[in-house]
Amino acid sequence: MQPLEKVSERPVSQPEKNTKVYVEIVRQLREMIYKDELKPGDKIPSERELSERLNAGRSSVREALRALELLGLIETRRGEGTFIRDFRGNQLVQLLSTFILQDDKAKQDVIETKSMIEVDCLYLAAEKVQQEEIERLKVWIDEHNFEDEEFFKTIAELADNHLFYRIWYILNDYYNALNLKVSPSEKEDYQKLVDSLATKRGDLILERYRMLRKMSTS
Amino acid sequence: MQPLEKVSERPVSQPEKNTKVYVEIVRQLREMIYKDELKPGDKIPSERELSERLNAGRSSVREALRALELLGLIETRRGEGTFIRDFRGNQLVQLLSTFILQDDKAKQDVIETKSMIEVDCLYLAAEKVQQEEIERLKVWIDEHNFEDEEFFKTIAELADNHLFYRIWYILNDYYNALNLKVSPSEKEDYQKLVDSLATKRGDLILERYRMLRKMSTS
DNA sequence: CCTACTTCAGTGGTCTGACCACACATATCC
DNA sequence: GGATATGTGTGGTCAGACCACTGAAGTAGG
Repeated sequence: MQPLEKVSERPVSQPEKNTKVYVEIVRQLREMIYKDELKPGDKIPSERELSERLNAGRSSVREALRALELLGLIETRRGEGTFIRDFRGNQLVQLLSTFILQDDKAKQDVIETKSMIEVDCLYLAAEKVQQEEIERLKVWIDEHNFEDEEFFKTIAELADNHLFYRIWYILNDYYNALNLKVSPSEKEDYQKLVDSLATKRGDLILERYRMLRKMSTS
Repeated sequence: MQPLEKVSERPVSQPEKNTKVYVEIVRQLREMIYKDELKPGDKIPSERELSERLNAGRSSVREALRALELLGLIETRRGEGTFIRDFRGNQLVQLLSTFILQDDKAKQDVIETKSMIEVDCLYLAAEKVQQEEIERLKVWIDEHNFEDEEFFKTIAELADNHLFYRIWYILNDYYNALNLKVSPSEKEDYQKLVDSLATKRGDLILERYRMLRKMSTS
């Protein structure tokens, strides 16, 4: 034990900022995750240890952790610990949408944006995908009954762009939260769309996408 | 009662067991806001009052409030109170991406994504913009020395889609953070690009954009 | 009467310490 | 060896104590 000196201890290491402690802790956590290269599933230090290491009260640490939990970035299991979470939309979008999206314009924006992001993902997938993967995808379409979002999730993955994937994922959650769930189209339309990827022709892909979505070809 | 509830994993039938207090408080708050028709700027009850009314500890109330604050849904002012925030925007992407975006490939993804988002914005702008605004933009190009990002910020605004605007804005921030600042192109190229908007021809816009960015026309 | 100042109640911000419920590893017992 | 107790560590929650700050009520001075 250390001698209990009562030196003037500043909360956390931060030069006289107005930033709240819990925000600072969020920042530190992000840094920690980055520096230690923590991946989804990894464990982060316990609340008590963080409280000590960051020189803050446990309640402040908890405020930060709870916020991150609600964001879906971490996961806590009583008796075990706190873990980095594999990102998923979780309740967050649900939460936000019930709070936010009464606005009709916002709703329209979601629809519009999702559609365009999907096309972007299709373009990227067309550039990057191997013929072999296209074949596999076609077989998958044939052999499974799937939701529309499963298909585009696959496309977003094939696009091999983490940012686009995240963006699409979020938009899709919004979509669902708005009760705009897309009903699956005909398998034939999916097949045609996938075929168009092989051609790597942007205009054709766009046309097939619009066909699938039954949009006008404006 | 509440037709909004979609219910995923919390059968409200037995609210005791598996629900953390702070999550329940978030739920109650949402309900309260909905029932009392609270709008941005309105004040919500103090932490102590909530703690009493909801029969929970103040720290639990705070965990809920801090989470909502980090989400940008509420705003707290010491000595004054807690207020509903004007959150028409979607800072979701912002929050998540500041946390995510760490790996090496991320840099390449940013470049790729920004480029495609810009094209999307151009398409949208082309659809929505008035001839008069195009003229004004052309004059502006002529009469000002501007940064590339100023130009595309304008385009993103003209696209009239808040989501795209946010996404572009964030990507641009990352771009700068990664020292990838785009040097302004020739005014002539901007002019040609803007001209292409008037035609509303996607292929032409894309071509002009690639010319501006000196990308191959693959 | 009207300013200018003081006071005070209310609010968020933070910390501490105390329990509880639970998970897991260890030691113990049969 | 396998089943069972036990111990330690973890998150979950609460209560209470200060602090810093705001705004309004109250007060003193002009």
